Amino acid sequence: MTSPRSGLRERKKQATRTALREAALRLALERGPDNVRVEDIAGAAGVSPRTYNNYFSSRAQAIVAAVTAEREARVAAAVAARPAGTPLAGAIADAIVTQYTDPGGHDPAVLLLITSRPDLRGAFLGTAASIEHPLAAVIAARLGTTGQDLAQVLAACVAAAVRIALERWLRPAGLSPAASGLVVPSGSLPDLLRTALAPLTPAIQAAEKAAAGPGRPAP
Amino acid sequence: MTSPRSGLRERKKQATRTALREAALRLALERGPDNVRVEDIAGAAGVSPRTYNNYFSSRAQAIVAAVTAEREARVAAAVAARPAGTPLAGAIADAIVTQYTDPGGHDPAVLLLITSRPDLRGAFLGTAASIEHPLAAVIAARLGTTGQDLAQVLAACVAAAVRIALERWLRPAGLSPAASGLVVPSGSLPDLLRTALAPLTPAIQAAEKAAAGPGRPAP
DNA sequence: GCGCAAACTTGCGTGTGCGCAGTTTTCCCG
DNA sequence: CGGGAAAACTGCGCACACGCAAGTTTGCGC
Repeated sequence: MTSPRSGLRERKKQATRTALREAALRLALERGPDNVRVEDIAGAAGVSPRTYNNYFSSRAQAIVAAVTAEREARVAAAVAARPAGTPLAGAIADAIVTQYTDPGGHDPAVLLLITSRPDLRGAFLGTAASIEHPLAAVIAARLGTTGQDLAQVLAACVAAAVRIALERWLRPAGLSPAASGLVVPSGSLPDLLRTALAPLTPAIQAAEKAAAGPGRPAP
Repeated sequence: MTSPRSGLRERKKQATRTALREAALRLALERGPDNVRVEDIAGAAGVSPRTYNNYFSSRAQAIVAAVTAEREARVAAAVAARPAGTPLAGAIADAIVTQYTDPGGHDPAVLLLITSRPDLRGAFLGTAASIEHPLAAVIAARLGTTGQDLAQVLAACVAAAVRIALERWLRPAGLSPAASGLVVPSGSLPDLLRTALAPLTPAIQAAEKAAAGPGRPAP
């Protein structure tokens, strides 16, 4: 499922993709994001600048991808790993918190880098949307054949909630006008994620109940 | 609220913005989207090409903006217009369906134009996100001071659901090579919107109850 | 092994997005 | 009514994203 075709070709592709994003992050940290051109990134990865654009559609995307990696696949896998009996809402929240809390073995200075530039901020928040499709597939598997459309909506909502949580997380660093002290400055990321995901619990529970009722699917 | 500063300056700004997007749409319909350059759009609106980019960050955005106009503000206003007693979920759904069903006095050929090019499709779906902030403000007003964060999440989810509905709406046109007849996707747009928004009802109701809870006893 | 088809890479050219600094227009208050 | 400040418009320049049409590599069946 995750690797429909495993051959030399596919491995090479993943290798260049990884090399590309690692090079992008490393150079951005070394020189600052404005002093690195796509030419440099491509050169460091050993490919042509044109090929770079076959993998990433913007510089910010490549840099951010080095941090987020294949987080979306891991979230989906973690949700799928929970036994079928456990409540879906909790499984999703746990999986997301776990995967987003994992530092991923990267320099903490990366966060400061991302929060500093608006385009990097935007690209980082955009990565939250990437969990939508994998998550939709997993939720759909839970809900059965009757809830495909429903699963898509729920996954989109989860992705949206995650994005909100990330926004709040790096808001203080983004802009710090006189509004300090009005709202809670910034909780920990796990807390922010759970707070943002909590409102969706009723919707997810209702979906589970609706799917279990009329369908009674027997695979 | 909608016009914090109403002066000559602000009116001129709106005028150029409108001229810009109308010109973009008209030229795109006349020549096809690939045969229109920003230089042409800016020229037709009577401004410099550089100024064009001060209003829209891409060509697709300008074209699509001519269709969506200030839909987000109208949705928020419609929700705010409902009396305070009415259930929030229904008010939101009604407002969205009403505003998105309104043709806006535009050529039906526009839809075919938007569905044909991927970048226009993307920009069109992106407009769904623009209802997020106005809607968050309105929902926050309903929920009171305790539910600011909650309102933001709910608004994001509503926006996400609307995007899903729009995706489904113009999905068949985007993929099927079948030249057979018109773009009649699976279901009318109002139905798709209500279907996509329905799963959120439990979450919205729970939010209403939670907001009303601390203040007064639950029924 | 062999050769063909599909997938990937690459160079080129074009239009585009946007930062920057200077000029012009609008605002506002004394 | 005048003058200074803030905001918007504009020209310039640069790097970038991406379509296109080659050339190159991988996969696969015979």
